[in-house]
Parts: sequence; C-alpha cells; structure tokens
Amino acid sequence: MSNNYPRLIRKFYQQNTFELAQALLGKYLVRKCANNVLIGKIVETEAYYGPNDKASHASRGKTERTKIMFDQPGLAYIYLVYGMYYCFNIVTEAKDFPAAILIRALEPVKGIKQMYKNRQCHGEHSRTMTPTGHPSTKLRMTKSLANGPAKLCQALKIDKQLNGTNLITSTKLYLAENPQGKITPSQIQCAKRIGIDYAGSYKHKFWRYYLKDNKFISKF
DNA sequence: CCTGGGATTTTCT
DNA sequence: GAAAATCCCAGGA
Repeated sequence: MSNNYPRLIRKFYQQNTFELAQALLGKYLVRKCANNVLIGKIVETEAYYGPNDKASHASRGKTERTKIMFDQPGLAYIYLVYGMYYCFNIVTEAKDFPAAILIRALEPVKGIKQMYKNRQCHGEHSRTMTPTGHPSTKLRMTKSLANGPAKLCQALKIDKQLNGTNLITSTKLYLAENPQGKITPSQIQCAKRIGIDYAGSYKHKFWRYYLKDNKFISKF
C-alpha cells in the first residue's frame, strides 16, 4: 500500500504526441493538495496537434491563453471551457510547436471519498446537488466521478492556478508509473475526438485513445 | 434508449 | 458580440 509511485521523468514527455497519448493510458495522475492525495488512472486521452489542427486552440495562433501550448513538453495546459469548467492537458512536442494531450477520463484510485466531496461542493449554486442538498443520482456512482475532462478537474481540484505547472518537477501535480504493469497495444482503442464539430476535416481524425472495456470512459 | 436546452464567463473578433 | 476541447437534467419513445 505504497503512496509513492515512481514519477514519470522528462524523457517520457519527449515522445511524439500520438505515441505519448497512448503511452499515457494506464498511468497515474497524482494530485496533492492540503492533506489529501488524490490519484486517478488515465483511461482516455485526446491529441491536439500542430498549427493546422482546426480543433486545437493553437490553430488561431499564439495568444495569451494558448502560449503554454507553444512551450516545452511536460507542462500543464489548463483552460476554462463554456465559462464554468476546467480542462487539463499535457503539453507535448518541442518548444514553438503547439501540441497537447487532453486528459478526458480517469478511473479513481485513491482519495475517492474526497473526490466525492470535491464534485459535490462546487459553489453555492452547485448543480451537482438536488435542491434538498443530496447528491444527484449520477454522483452516487463512482464511475461518474471523473469520466469526463471537466469532471476529473473538479474531482482532483485542478483549476487555472495550476496552469503552466511543470509535471516533471511539481509536488502538487504529476504523473506516475502504473504499478499494475504495462498496457499492450491490443488494449487500446482509437476513435474520433469529442465536441469539436467546428473543426472541419480535422473533426474526423482518430486522435482519441482509450482503454478497451474500461467502465470509466467518457463516451463509448 | 435518445434529444434538446440551459448554465456561465473568458477569450478573441 | 459570438463561440466555446462540458455537464446535467427533463422529457419523449
């Protein structure tokens, strides 16, 4: 019952984006805040690659928001979507080439009780509670804790304060080896990306990867 | 099972 | 002023 899983080192983040998006499957995302250690196993990822990918924020050039995507691999790119949710990405590729991998779903591993709290108490007008103050039906199920890019950020208390975090050196947010062993290519499924209908021909790219038969995927 | 709408606010035009 | 790498619920089949 060790809490110290071996951290992933710089070299891991230097793989090309598509290999890395698959190599991330099964790895542990570790979040330490206050006295809590929260861990989820990565079960779904999506690649956003280069200046021409119309689904990528970087397709409209380097801005205050997207500059982190042009930075060095191994940094965290965290942004606000739809005015109310955060998404967590891992920056990839050499400096000045914009690319990142969106983490779309986690299988909760450790700190599950705290993840329930984090998901339920989200602002005074929380929509994840019924008017009587009880968790909604979905939130009574562990599989709904982190099976989506914004849900996992709520569960692990990841917000814009962590934007730019270096995952190679940070003690608050980092990746670790999967103690259960290696994922083989036959366990990986690829599919079209989600929620990017505006991306023209790029919406058909099979740049989403997930673990076959895993219950914690965002969409099947 | 599926479909549609509303919440909410930063970011860029 | 419009769009947005989402989520949740209600309602219909």
